[in-house]
Amino acid sequence: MSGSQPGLGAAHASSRSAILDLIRAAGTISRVELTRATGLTAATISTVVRRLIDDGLVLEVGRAESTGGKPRMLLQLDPSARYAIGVHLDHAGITYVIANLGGAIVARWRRPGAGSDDPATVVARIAAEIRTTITRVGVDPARILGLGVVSPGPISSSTGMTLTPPVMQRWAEFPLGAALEDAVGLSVLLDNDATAAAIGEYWSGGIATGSAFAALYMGTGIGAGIIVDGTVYRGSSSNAGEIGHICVDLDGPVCWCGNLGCVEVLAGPAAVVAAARDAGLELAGRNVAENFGALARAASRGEALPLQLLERSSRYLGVAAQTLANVLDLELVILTGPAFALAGSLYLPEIERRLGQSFFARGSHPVRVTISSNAPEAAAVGAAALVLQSELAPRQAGVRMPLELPLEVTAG
Amino acid sequence: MSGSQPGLGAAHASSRSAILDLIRAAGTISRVELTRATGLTAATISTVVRRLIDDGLVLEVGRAESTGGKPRMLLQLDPSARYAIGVHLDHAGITYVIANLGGAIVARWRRPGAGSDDPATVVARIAAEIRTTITRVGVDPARILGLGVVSPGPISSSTGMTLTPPVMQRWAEFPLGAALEDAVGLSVLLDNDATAAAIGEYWSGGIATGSAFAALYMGTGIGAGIIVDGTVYRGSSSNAGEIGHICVDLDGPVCWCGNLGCVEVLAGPAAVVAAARDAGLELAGRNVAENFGALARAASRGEALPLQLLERSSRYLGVAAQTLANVLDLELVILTGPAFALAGSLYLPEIERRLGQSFFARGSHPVRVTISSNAPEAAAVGAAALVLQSELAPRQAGVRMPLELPLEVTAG
DNA sequence: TGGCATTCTTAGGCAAGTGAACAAAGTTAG
DNA sequence: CTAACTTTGTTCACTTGCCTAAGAATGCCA
Repeated sequence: MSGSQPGLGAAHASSRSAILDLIRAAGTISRVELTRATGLTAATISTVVRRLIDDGLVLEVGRAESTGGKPRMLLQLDPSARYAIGVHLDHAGITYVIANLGGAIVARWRRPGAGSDDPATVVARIAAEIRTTITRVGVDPARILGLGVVSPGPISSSTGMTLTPPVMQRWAEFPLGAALEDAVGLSVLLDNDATAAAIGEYWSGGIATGSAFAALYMGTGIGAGIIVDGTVYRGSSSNAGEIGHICVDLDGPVCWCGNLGCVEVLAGPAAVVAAARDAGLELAGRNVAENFGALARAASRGEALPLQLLERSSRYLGVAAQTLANVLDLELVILTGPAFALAGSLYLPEIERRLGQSFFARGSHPVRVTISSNAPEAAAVGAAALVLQSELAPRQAGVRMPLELPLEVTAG
Repeated sequence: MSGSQPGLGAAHASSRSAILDLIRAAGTISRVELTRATGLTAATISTVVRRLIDDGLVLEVGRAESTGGKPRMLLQLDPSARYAIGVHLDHAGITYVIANLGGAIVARWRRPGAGSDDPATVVARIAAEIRTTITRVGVDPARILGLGVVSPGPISSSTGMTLTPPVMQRWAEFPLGAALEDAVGLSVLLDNDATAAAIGEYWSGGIATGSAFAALYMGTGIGAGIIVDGTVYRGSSSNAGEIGHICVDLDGPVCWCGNLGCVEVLAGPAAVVAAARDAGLELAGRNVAENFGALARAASRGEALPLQLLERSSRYLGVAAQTLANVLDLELVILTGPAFALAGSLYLPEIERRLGQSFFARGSHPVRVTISSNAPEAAAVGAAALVLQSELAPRQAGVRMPLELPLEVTAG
């Protein structure tokens, strides 16, 4: 980590992070409201907010209506206080995004993918790309927090490198993070597409701090990013949410993972395209994504076979979403990623229907479903949000958190 | 993963809890080891441990071998320092347990179940039962931390009452916790059977603080208690892990929950027993549990039909376990509850096989499977552990925890 | 017996958070 | 317009959790 990074003051105090996160989620919020939301005293909020303002991260923007006393002073993140760069690295294309503190996209562009080039060459290309765009867009380099890089999961937490997905064999064991850090001169964070997309939604979607939701990401593979109470759920090896390989049909076809009837092999874009070909459909696209897009458009026009194929796919994805919601007790599922960008509206009704039938939709709370507002670039936006998040809400390793309380009955 | 950073604010009094938890998990451990495990300094450990010893919770028990310097002083929880009472309330029977700080069972007994009696009557019966046994066993009442009560899930977190499972309709909306608190004079914690069983395993099984595991509980229903990094995963409405109603066959039979092909309706004890009856088997038991037990014994003897039925059931449970492990990225699954107490060894191989094929068992870590050492009373033991946990590792509400860091690359 | 390594303790200090009093800025009632 | 009240936000002295630094205790080995 180069010491030239601005950081956000000395990256200490988790209350600072918690307060920033609440301001982010609320849009605008007053100090009293922060007092109630955090459980801290007004005195603490006062001093912490003072520092945030001094650091230029937070702005005071007008007053609220009086409720019978002194009106509240409204606080807001200063969107242009810091920036983060996100890169979505995929076989087919590399998507770049510069996002500001508000999670808004300041710049966005796309270049040819990693393809079969040498990783080192690709890294050099990325570095050049980023440097020239920073100057072109005119973002103060001192305000750039870092670089987030996302690729199809899973990732290896031990080495800090992305694992080798089938289509990107050359990247196996390549020290992507370190190489980029050297080449770009920014600190680099790596993660998988689905997790990043979830964080991206958390940032740009204004999702409440306390909620439990998942971003159901369909691109090359199918995965889910899970965020609960403002915390990414990663599991024991940072591979949680890999739902592409949950079984939805014990007697289904063999998946490349070795099991039978995985969601991915039954319902993923590649499976849909293959089924269309098997049914005799002519598909002229150069890759799965293009053909899947063509099928989605055909289905939207009402063509019978494509419609039927996508309905079949959506039934399986509905099951996957429902399983996810049941296991994790979610309140929101967001459909995102390139495949849902192309065909989200075709999937939505069936997924909605199944989640409406979910176990909890009855006794307890409903499970909402939405399509991401920026599904096509969700991964890249998420990559940038990754950086914002790590700077704004750094979790300290150190002391382990204890078990949370079970339901407590306070009687008498 | 970066090491432990200094200056963590929000940890607070939780370092005491963290240390207690590490001592629990380790059995015996020295101060230096605590220093390394927590990331705190030796000085801090020293003073915190001093207070724990003064409070009578921890004992110094002998020295370790010298490694070339002063030998380590070994620390241990004082098992008889505190006690907790656990009650498993079910239609068929009420199981009581008194557990000590070590998670060991000090007393255990069983009485007729809630049946169709008036809830108030049952509460009075429970209170009397507990009072007389406390005096009979001779446990110092002042050392009893509280009462944990567990019943088949799901539970309602808003009211603090157990929801009404199909067989216990009379308990709907009954303020169980408050009533028991009044009647017994102890603070009461409520939770569902699966979650409690997981906490019970965490306590009596000596599970490491950092691990991610689930207790797969099969009793009346099928559920899972999830513990990650020492924290119960509860989801948005405390109903996480309700895997009885994930779909494993889109074209399966209708479940009472309204969906098709749920694990419970395909593979639960009631389903196995019903299938046996449909196949013409004579079953003389008075309830599902007895009949399921008879089938399990018959299968163990090698009888073809029972064996086949249980193998079928175990295939579905294998899928459920694998789904759970995939979604949550688990490293351990523990089979527990009355049904696995009866037939665990018949289920184990198939579940093990499927988890061995799991997506991560290949690239990454394996998923272990074990049968609980006290599967029959897992829920009652868990109920007691619930209390131990809440006292030893109380999570402070107040400040929300921020997002955890994604993979961080530390280069040059 | 005196180094030396390792474990644990004591002493002083910093910083986050608290409680209590107070200042600021509005509304409401006369 | 003034006085009383409400709500919001700040200042300040104090507690506490943890750190650094130094030292004490307790074993091994020459």
